[in-house]
Amino acid sequence: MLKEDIRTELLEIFQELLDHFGPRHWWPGETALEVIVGAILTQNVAWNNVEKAINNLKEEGLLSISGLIKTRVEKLGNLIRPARYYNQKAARLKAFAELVNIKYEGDLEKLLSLSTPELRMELLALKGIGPETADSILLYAANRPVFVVDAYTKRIFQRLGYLEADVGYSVVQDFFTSNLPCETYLFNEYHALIVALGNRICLARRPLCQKCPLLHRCKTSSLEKENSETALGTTMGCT
DNA sequence: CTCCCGCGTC
DNA sequence: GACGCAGGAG
Repeated sequence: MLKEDIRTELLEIFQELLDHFGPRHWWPGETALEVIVGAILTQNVAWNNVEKAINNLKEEGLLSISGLIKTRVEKLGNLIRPARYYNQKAARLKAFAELVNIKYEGDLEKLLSLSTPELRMELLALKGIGPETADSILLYAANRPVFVVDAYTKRIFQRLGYLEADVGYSVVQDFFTSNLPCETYLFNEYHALIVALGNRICLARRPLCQKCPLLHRCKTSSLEKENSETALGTTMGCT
């Protein structure tokens, strides 16, 4: 497929998703720190649960660098229990706060003012912050034009026919960044729309293809027409 | 029962 | 590539 065709199609897909779902107004978080805490807590967990955990931190007045620093990891884990893997994530929150405290005088803005490559490396150096979490922070807390890749992104664009199975994070990211204008607004809204499609319609096991605004361009659904009872049907098919 | 806006470790 | 982590909503 020609590069220009891919670019056109990616923008068409964006527009169709935007028309269908409307602007997502991401990230749901009032401050940069709240976005960062949410990005760490939402790893492999439904956002609904993350909200509960963040609200617990807010009620205790601990949603701050100093609050995270002074709170023992056991208490922190107890507060963020709804976000699952709470012992690991409590340690991750503290590790992040300690980085800001030690290297940036407790001033989050100093960390966030690093260049995009420097900030990404600084985040990835922390235990518990991998590529998706780092890029979510870069895009939604620091407003950098970085395309965020998640499980939904891979699944949707594999089904649409643009990606091979089992592609790595950077391969998927390069696909988008090399075929889209490098604009923070576009990357912000695009990822948010992908998440909306991924968790409401393009489900892993039983995708709701009849409701999908991208059905007319989906390779998987047009090839798959048997019922979803078979093993193959449940993993790949659209009913 | 399934599914969640993953990461570290081996 | 597999596994541990280890809650809550539908």
